[in-house]
Amino acid sequence: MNRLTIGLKQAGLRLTPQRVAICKVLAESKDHPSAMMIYHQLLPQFPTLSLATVYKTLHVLKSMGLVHALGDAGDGAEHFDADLTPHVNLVCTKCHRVVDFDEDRIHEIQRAVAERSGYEIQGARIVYYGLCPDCRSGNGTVREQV
Amino acid sequence: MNRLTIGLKQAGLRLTPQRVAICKVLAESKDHPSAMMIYHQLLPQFPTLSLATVYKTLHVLKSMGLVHALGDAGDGAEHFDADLTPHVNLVCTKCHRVVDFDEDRIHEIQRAVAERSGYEIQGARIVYYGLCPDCRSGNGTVREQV
DNA sequence: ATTACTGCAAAAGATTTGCACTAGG
DNA sequence: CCTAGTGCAAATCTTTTGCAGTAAT
Repeated sequence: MNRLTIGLKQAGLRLTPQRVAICKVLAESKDHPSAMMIYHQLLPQFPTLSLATVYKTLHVLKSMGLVHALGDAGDGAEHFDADLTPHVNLVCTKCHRVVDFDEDRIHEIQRAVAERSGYEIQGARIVYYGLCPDCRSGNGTVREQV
Repeated sequence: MNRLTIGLKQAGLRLTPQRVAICKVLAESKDHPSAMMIYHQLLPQFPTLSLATVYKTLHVLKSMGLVHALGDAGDGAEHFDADLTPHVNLVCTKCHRVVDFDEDRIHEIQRAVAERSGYEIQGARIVYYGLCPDCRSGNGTVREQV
C-alpha cells in the first residue's frame, strides 16, 4: 500500500492486481518510467497485461494528480514521476543519463511563480542539459537505449 | 533576417522562402508554437506548404541549438521556443497556452547547479504546469488546434 | 550544375477508444 | 450482483521517412 494505491482506494476506485503493480513500479522506481517501460517491467509477472491498461491507469493517476507527467525525455514517450516534490533533473547530452538534483531554492521559485502569475501550479519540469563530470573529463560512456 | 536565418546561413544551409517564414514565425511569435500552429499560420501565404517541411525545419533548428523544444503542452504536441535565455515557461494544462515568466533567481539556480553538480550546463528548460487564472475562474477557452 | 529542400504519400510510434468479457466490492 | 476494469484490436494523432521533382547557391 503506497500513496498511489491509497489515493485510488479513497476515490472509490478498484484496486486490481494490475493497478496495484503499476502503482508499485511508479512509487519505487527512480527512472521516471514511460508506459512502455512499466509494461515491460510487469509483463513477466502479468503475462496477459495490456499496454492499454497501463495507459488507462496512468491516465487515472495523472488526472487525480497522484503522479506527474514529465514529458518526452528524448525518446518520444511520456515519462511519469510519483515524486511530486519540486526537483531538478540533470540530463547529460553526451551519455544521456538523467539524475535528480536537490536545490532548495526551487521551492521558493515555485511559490513566487504561483503568487505572481496567478496560476494554480500542478507540476514542474526543470531540466538542465549539459555535460556531466565524467563526459567533461572524457571518461563518459554512452548509455545504450535499453 | 533574424538569429535563426543567420544561423542557417552560417551553417551553409539554404534559405528557402519556407524556412525564412518558419524562422520568422518562431522569432516573432510569443506563442511557443507547435509544428501544426506554424503550418496553419503560414498556409495562407504558402498554400502548398507541407507539414513535413515544417517538421524538417524544426528538426534542423533544434539540432543546431537555435530553438528549444519545450515538450507537450497538454495537447499532445511539441512546442518550440526561439528565446534561449534562461526563463520560466508556464503551461496551462486546460487551455494549453504557454507564456513566459521572468524570475531573476533562476540565473542563480543555474550557477548553483553548475557549481554543485560539476556539470557544464548548456541549456535549461524550466516549465511549470498548472491552471492559468482564466481557467481557474472558469473563463478559459480551450485553444483550438488552429 | 549540383545537390539540398520541398511536398506528397506512406510509414512509424505513441496513445486512445470501442467493446465483450471478467472480477472487485 | 453490478458496474468498473481488463485486454484485445482498431482507430487516431503526431512525427518521421522515402522519393521524385524543384529550386537555392
